[in-house]
Amino acid sequence: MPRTKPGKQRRSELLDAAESLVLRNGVDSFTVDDVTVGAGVAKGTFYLHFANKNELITALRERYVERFVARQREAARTAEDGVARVEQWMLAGIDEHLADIRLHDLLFHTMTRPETPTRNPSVDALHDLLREIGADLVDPEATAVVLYHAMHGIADHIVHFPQDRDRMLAEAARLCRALVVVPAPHLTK
Amino acid sequence: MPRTKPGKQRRSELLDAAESLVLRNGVDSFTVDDVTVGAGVAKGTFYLHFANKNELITALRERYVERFVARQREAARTAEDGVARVEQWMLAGIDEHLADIRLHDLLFHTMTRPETPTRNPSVDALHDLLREIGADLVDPEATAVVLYHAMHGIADHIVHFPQDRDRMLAEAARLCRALVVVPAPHLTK
Amino acid sequence: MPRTKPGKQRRSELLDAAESLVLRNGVDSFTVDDVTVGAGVAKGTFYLHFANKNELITALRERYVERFVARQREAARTAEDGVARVEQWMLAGIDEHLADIRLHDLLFHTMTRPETPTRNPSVDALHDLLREIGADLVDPEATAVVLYHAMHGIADHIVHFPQDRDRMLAEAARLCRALVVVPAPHLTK
Amino acid sequence: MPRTKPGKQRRSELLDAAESLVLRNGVDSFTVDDVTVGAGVAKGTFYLHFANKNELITALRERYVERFVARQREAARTAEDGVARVEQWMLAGIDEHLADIRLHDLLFHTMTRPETPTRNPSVDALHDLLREIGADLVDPEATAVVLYHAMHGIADHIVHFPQDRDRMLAEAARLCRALVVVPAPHLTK
DNA sequence: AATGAATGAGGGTTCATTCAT
DNA sequence: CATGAATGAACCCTCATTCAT
Repeated sequence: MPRTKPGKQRRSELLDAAESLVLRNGVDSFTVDDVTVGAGVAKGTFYLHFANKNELITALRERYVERFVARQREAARTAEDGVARVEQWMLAGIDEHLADIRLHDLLFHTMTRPETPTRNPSVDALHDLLREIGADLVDPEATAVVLYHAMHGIADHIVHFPQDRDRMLAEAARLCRALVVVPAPHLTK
Repeated sequence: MPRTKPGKQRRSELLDAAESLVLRNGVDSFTVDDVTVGAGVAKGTFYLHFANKNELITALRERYVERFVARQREAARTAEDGVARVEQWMLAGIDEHLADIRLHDLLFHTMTRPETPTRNPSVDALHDLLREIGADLVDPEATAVVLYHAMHGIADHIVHFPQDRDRMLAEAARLCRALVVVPAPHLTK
Repeated sequence: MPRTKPGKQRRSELLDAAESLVLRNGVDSFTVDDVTVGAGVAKGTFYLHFANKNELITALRERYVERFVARQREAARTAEDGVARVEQWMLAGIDEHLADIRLHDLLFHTMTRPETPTRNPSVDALHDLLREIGADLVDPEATAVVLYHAMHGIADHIVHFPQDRDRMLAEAARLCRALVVVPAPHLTK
Repeated sequence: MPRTKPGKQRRSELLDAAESLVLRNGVDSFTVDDVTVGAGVAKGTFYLHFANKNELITALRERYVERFVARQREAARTAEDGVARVEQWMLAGIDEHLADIRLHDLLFHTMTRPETPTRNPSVDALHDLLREIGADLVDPEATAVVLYHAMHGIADHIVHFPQDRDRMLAEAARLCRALVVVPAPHLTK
């Protein structure tokens, strides 16, 4: 029976094992051994794919961002027009990514701040969306920041208190309508 | 010269040393030795004040929450009435606690979720405030959650991009006015 | 029962244990664990006295040189005058340091050449001796080099072939007489 | 293009790669991987030619001795008669083998003493030479030992202090004349 | 003959915790 | 109260060796 697998797959399996460990105990409390046991390989195999434990964590972060942005784009595509589209984006965002948001926090809030601040791709995407729908906002970027963090906080709250889910989603919708003003087409004529 | 100090002070100095280490490198990358060196005591002294390293971190979290809530209350007292009061609360909150928010994230986002979800005292305080000013809200708790996380996110954004400060504060004010509806006193008669 | 010992002693015991391991298997094939077991302490104790394994080896070399030079001086003191003194120095040197020469090779011949070549203290001491006895030599330093290495080689040979001991010592004496010319005092009048 | 080569050549290339690694860092700090990379083959190929890493080192030593003795013989052939011949042998030896002596030390001084002491082929060759030229020595073998180690030491010294080269060669010549007595042919008649 | 992914025992180092002073 | 030498479990990483292709 062949033990070897394509490099990409092995690497991916190691990342999967690591990710599930991070979700269980955080970024700093798993061992390389845990990862290799989880992936069903020997310890040495780990080092065929990652130079060291730190590079694994970096790779985990990179994979997270790639995945997240991809899903955001997907959600945006199915949404409708105007404020409703932002609303949809937010509701879908909360709904879809509840699990990932937990992973997000575990992966990114432990980071020591990078010396050069990096943009938040989700905020940027939302900013784009606000412009696309022609929202009449004094500072669309600032609004995007607020909406993003509100979404994040709501998802976080729901993780802690699942029973509040419906109320929180309603508030999310109200927030969108309250904050995002789109001039009615017939009025602007 | 006597080396002994009152227990409370020693404990506090140890917490101070630990806190500054957390701010520098996160919760997981300091050693008990770092703490005692920072506090200028011998290693063994640590264990006269904390049962183990974990209790130190817990104590750090407790101290943080106590401090934070105290400051929030102080800020609320100086504020005016109605929506303006919430606005003030938010602006003051962002302004005052920028530094602490970093500590907050470092201390709390690495936690493994407690099995019994704990309430967020800041959200509760805001909830109280909303009721005090007689805001006419369908779900004041949900609004408190949104406002709290928006505040948190705005502060976080400012930490990364200080140049956005004024714009973000303006958006924070707009958020309060958009979300919190207080019936004019003369209309409710 | 107290486990603690003065730092110097512990360090010395660790060096002793390491030295005996080097004599058994060479510089590169002992483990830190071997050393601590040999010294009767826990593994961690090693790192209270040496920053890492490499520093131990360096310390071993330093200790060797200190000891060796001290013994050389002692041997020189007991010797007589003129060529006989060099002869004595050589014979005593071979005799006394047979064991150490093995340690010497094990410690120093594995070194990667230091970028700044270091003088050989033994050669220097012999050079001094040649000058003291007023030897009439074209190049006393070169003679010191030759004599030192001959001595070293002879000791090395005896370690391999103990049965050749007497013959080799005789040759050593002959070498001294052949190489070191001291003008007879009455001829220089 | 076929990747296969005759066994002898592959083996030789692996030895070459290993030798250059030894010269750079000593016998104990290269890996099998270093060797195969150096030889431009895959890791597994190593084990087609050597049972294990130790056998490689042994092979390196054997190859060294073979080469060295061959060169010694060559040098002896070009030399003249009598003491001059020994002198020539020594000078040529120092001159030619400066580089190899470094390899020699790296290869042989790290060895754990073999239980059955092995003869030094160079000393034996010199012993033969002394007999050939009819030197009148009490103990030609002992003289060979002394001369060999003096030569070795002189070469070693020159490696460290190249500026001493000429002086050391002069001393080498003086050593030969002082130690090796060859009866004048016409006196023995 | 050649490959290189996979293995896993082993070694260096860290660090939370203990305890005799 | 305070000390700090000592402990030893645990972890990251290396590398000689194997084996299915």
